[in-house]
Amino acid sequence: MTKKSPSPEAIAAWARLVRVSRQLVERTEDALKASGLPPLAWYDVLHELAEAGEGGLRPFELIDRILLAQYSVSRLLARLEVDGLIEKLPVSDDGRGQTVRITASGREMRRRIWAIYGASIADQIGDRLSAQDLKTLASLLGRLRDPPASE
Amino acid sequence: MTKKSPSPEAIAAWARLVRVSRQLVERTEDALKASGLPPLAWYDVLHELAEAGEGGLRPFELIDRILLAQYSVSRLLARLEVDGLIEKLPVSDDGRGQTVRITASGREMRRRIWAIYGASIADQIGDRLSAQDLKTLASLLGRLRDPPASE
DNA sequence: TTCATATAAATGCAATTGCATCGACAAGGA
DNA sequence: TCCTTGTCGATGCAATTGCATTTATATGAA
Repeated sequence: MTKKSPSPEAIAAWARLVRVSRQLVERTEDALKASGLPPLAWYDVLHELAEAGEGGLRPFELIDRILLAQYSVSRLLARLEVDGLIEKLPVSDDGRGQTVRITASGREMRRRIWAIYGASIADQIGDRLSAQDLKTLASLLGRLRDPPASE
Repeated sequence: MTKKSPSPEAIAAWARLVRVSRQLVERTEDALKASGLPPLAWYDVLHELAEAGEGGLRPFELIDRILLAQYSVSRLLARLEVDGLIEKLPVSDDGRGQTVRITASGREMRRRIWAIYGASIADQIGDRLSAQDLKTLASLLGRLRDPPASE
């Protein structure tokens, strides 16, 4: 096991990355709260389910797409169901599981959240960097994805 | 009140930013947990206090430096004190407040956390981008800081 | 079949967080 | 001095989270 020391540039980039992303998310959450809307996590689920279409998704598929623990997804879906934003259907070929589908209210809620969320992205990112810089940023970040499980 | 729509580039950059930073932090937290060490938030406090030197810091100064709510800092400090990593001193010219100072154990703990934290930064950031790219990344992120409180 | 193991999803319980408020002191005007 | 308002930090309580485990079903080997 080798202990490594990060370069000053790496430390600086890390600090900025963590701090900035926290601020961006926090501001967005605040904006949603101020509008009486649910948190971003709800949007993520509604978004994935909307993308998935009529077939819906199994909870475990949702877990891979949004980065949440199994129990978090389980509870999140329970709340979304109580609010009528999704529906759970038994799945024929696997008695353990279920399929989750977005409802009409769910689509409507997704739209309402996006009005705020999208504006927040535009304010905080879109208006501050050129399209070219945004591409550069996304590309650099892309190289940090999916670190191969270290040792 | 104007509702804006973000460009596709902005959406892509946002998604990457949020997702990547979450993954990086999560992996680091996991590494700390695996080593039986406390969470990153503890490091942040110990780091600030170490920087501050013998004079220590008032809790409200800490609040500005690390991005945490007042009650979070209050409780975090209480835990750090129980573990003997910091000490709270009454402050002479303000009977309401206190000064928080890092202890020797606190410095030791900071060192131990950094062994893991630093390695995680090197693994996840330092080894993946050149010094030049790291500077570019930090610079782009820098332009996203401190959004002027929107309307 | 039968049994051992694996996977899907939910949940009991303890720990943590967020919200609102409180208690204590400070600051400044009347 | 007295009173109002503001700031510092802590905390009661409800909601949420994390961990470990449970329940239910599937899968595959013997």
